[in-house]
Amino acid sequence: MAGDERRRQILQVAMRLFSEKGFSGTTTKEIAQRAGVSEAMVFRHFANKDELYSAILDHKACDRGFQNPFDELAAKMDEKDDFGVFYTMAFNAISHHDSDCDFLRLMMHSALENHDLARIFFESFITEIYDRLGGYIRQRQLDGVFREIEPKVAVRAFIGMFVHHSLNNILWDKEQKLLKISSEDAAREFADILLRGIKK
Amino acid sequence: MAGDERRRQILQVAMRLFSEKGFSGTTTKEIAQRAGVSEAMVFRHFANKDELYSAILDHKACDRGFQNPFDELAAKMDEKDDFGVFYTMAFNAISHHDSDCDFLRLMMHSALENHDLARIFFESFITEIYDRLGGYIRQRQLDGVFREIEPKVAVRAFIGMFVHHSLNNILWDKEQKLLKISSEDAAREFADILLRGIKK
DNA sequence: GTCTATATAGCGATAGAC
DNA sequence: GTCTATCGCTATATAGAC
Repeated sequence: MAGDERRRQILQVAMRLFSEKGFSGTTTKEIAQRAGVSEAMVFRHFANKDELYSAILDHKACDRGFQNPFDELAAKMDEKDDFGVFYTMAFNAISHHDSDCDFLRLMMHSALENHDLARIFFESFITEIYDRLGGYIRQRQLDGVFREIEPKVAVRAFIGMFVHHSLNNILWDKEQKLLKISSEDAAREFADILLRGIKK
Repeated sequence: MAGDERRRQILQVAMRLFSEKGFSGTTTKEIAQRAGVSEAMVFRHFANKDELYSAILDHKACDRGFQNPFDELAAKMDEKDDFGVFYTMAFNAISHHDSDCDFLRLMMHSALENHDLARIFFESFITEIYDRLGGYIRQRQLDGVFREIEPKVAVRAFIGMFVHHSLNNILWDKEQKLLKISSEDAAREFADILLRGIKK
């Protein structure tokens, strides 16, 4: 197998394992086994375990789905389509977590482990969301459409709804025994609750 | 030091370390060092590392603050004090997470690690919350006060608000640079948003 | 109840042949 | 590019003295 291809393959396998068991819970031996190569091969492609982990977080953090959402959001904001703004936000997040099941687990693990890359990712990405969503809410307050409330509090409440929903589906309620609902319906209901909650 | 006291002390130290670094990220050597004893002492009080971890989760899951909240909640429900019900729920949770900072980290770690005790805890505790809160919402719908909406969806949205708020404070925003707000204010705002969101 | 010393196994990482 | 063999270290856990 070509070097580049093998590298991607190891990255893929490691990603799955790290997301399942965290950094210290995953061994280089197991990564090698699942990739069907020897441990030596892992260390040929990545200087050490840390570098492999960082490469994964880096890849995940910079990957698809972290520019698009803002473009789509910006369009809805320009139209002052309140429901569209919040529905799009929630639906994109829930879909993303749903289609890339490793992502959230990986981020939670690295957040708990205080890993630098995850912290940086959260700080920049989350800050941007708060700014954009909070700014929009402030604007709509000036328009006289939303009631007086600290925008950041509303943003936190809203993000909480769909992040917690995804965490539920991934961690405790994989079979959705507690609550079975499509991503579309969930996003619609959450957007609906928030909008009624902050409208005048 | 007496056996019982030492046991509690080791448990305490281990709790802190496991909450910081998870199960596989914590070594028995470090636990012993922080407790100021030899590793042999740790294994005199706990057969192995697993048993120590289980003892902690068991202790946390069965501890204080998991009967009271329901009593207080039931009282508010009897009075049909809508705001009181949701405010109490949110405030108790946020205060608990705030005063026992290890708790949420420990639960997240063990949830990610698929630890049995944590899963059982979540299943029983979370199910009870959904039943009680969901039942109350259903009742108030019959009273004609709340609009038509699947109660479980509203519960998920609401729990999401304050759990995500606590996670933020513990994981990414310890200094509360993004959003600084008291537990009382947060609980009030969240309850307010939800109530406006589901009232007729 | 507490320690030192040690057994045993597995970890991350490297050397060197092919 | 891939392997086998192995190193040095650290992990969990135990034995036995005091």
